[in-house]
Amino acid sequence: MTMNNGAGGRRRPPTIHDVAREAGVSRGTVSRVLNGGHYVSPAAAEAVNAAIRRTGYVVNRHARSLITGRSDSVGFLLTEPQERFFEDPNFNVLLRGCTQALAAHDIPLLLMLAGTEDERRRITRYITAGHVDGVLLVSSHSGDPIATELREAGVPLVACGKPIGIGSKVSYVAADDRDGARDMVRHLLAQGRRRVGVVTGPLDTPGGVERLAGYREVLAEAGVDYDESIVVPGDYSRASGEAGAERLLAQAPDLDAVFVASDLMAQGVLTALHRAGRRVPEDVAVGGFDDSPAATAASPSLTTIRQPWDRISNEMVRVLLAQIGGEDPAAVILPTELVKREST
Amino acid sequence: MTMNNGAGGRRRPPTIHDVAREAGVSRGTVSRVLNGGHYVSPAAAEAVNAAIRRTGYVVNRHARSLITGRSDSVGFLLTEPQERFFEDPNFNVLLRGCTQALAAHDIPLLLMLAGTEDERRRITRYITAGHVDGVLLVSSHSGDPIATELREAGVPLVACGKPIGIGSKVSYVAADDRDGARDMVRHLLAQGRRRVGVVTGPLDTPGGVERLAGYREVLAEAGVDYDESIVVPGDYSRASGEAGAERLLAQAPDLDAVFVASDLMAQGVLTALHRAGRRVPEDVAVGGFDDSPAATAASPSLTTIRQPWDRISNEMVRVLLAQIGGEDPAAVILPTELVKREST
DNA sequence: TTCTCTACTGTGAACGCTCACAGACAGCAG
DNA sequence: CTGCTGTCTGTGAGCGTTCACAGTAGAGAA
Repeated sequence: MTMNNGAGGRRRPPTIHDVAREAGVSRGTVSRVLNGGHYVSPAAAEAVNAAIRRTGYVVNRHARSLITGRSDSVGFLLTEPQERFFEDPNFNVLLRGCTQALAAHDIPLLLMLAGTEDERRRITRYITAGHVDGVLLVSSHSGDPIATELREAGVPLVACGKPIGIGSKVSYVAADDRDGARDMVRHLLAQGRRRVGVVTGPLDTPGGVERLAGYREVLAEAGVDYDESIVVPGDYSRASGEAGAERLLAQAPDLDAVFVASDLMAQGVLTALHRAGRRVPEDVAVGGFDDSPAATAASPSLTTIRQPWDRISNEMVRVLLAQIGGEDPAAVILPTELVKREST
Repeated sequence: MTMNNGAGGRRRPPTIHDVAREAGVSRGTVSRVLNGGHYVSPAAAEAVNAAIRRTGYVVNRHARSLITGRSDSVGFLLTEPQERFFEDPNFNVLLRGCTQALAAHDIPLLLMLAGTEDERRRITRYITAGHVDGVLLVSSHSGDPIATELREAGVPLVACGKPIGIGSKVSYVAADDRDGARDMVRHLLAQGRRRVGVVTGPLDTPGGVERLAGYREVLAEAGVDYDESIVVPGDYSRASGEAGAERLLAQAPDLDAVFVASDLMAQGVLTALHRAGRRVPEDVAVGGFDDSPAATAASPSLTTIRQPWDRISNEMVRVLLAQIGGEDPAAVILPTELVKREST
């Protein structure tokens, strides 16, 4: 075990040549052992592995990339208002999950933030120049110009959430928003609620649209009339939830439940209901979406829909690697889960 | 403007050779233009730049790295309980700030999470193999074995926050915790408070130690006795703040102020005080630390100490790049700011 | 024996860049 | 004219890999 990297300055690391000499074989054989080990005799493989251990050899990825044309790294690209993402705990789970899933394949993740137009340009150049093999894209209003650009350049790309208004041929992984919404509204109806208002998400995002669609479907299937006056728009912010609840109460004093398209908004709804003197869940049941920390922190704690963020990140990585490997783009929809708490 | 990367598959990008031919000069001249442009005639430089623009040339970093030995990338290394960091909005600001500061130098950031022992080993190998030029380290209990290991391998390293129990020769950037604590306690005393309890941070972290030290200093300078019974330990969690406040009330019913070493804990303190029927700030003033969103969200909103996270990230990058450039390790301490809100 | 097939191994040539060196040319002094 | 400096330019070598190819050895078939 003579890791020849003594304390102090940085030594030149051992090369494949050193390993070959140490193991008494040629560079080619070492290279074969490194890449799968096909057509290598067991004896040679063992000698090489021992030599690698002895020398502390680590492959020089630059040299490898130079010849293979692959970079063996992927970019995690975040466009748009980054504040929103960085404040979102789910986003953090996603970033962490992707990093770990990639690490399992020994692939580093490069964090790329395209805030300004300048950054956007630099990043596009960087990516299309082949410095990453693929891109994990997180973008709020999808159909982002950068996505189109990358797709046209033939860069493997997987989006988080269904991209809207973009050609079909882009991979994405998303939670089943519609089904989650269905579960929640069914749950509310099952509790005997009949006058169920909605505070929607932004309707220019697939999530917002789908969650509303799920609500309408369940109402239809239960034979409850769809009343547009108790469907009010929100933007996922707490304030918009508060305002939305006030509008709902004004429109329908007999309101007995609210389906809110995000937990953050649901917090606002709770505040407004409390102020109006309505008890939750006795008078009005409240269902959220996301299962964010806000859901447990709220009082009463929120019944909500959990999105499988750990699975989403794993799937994004899986689909991206498959696409880098030459497979066709794919869409993956993952099931959500109803988490029952105090608010319903 | 013939960017020869048509829609569809990925073309082989233009090389320095293509640019040289296009500009009517040699590879060497193009290379010189790319790297500072010394010893290049204005005419040649112009021709090269035009050719670069025309061909859409982007340097192949792998080829460059292969020969220079630099990777022109840095790692952002997170050890330890990652949950805590990813939940911490300040950490997110830090990550974002570092990414952007590096982007300005055209240096990609590689996100590295050393959770398990396995990951730790892989990452260490990756770094010491020279795949990054330096490391930005975020670690809660500093004096991390990985830090020592990297330092011994001679890898440029900048820690966020003062490392504890590690040799002197490691760079770090930190907020002036002690001075922040001093400001807060002075502020409390200035409001006529005399019986000031503390909920400390973890005392195995420099932050926890320094904030407590600041408290003691101001007490001493104001001639107020240090009473150990109203100094209770916390771990930055909300729950520990709540428990801490209860202990304080039990020890000192005449408590008229609490200095809490984090906003999250301060939220817990507010809850406990409310339950005990103490009004804030009338009966008891509460001072937090961090200026996290929790501070504004709390009711009453928290007076707190703001740490200059944007400056911290910039400084970390600056110091790291300097160190990569050959300069000696450096310590940077940045001033904090008292943010006055409703709780005092 | 000889030929073929399979399993394995070594070797040169790239990949795209930078770096050291050498050469060219101009200006100026001796 | 020669020599020297300084600015500018081109050229070959080489960074550490992988890949294609050639070659060897042994097993089995003809």
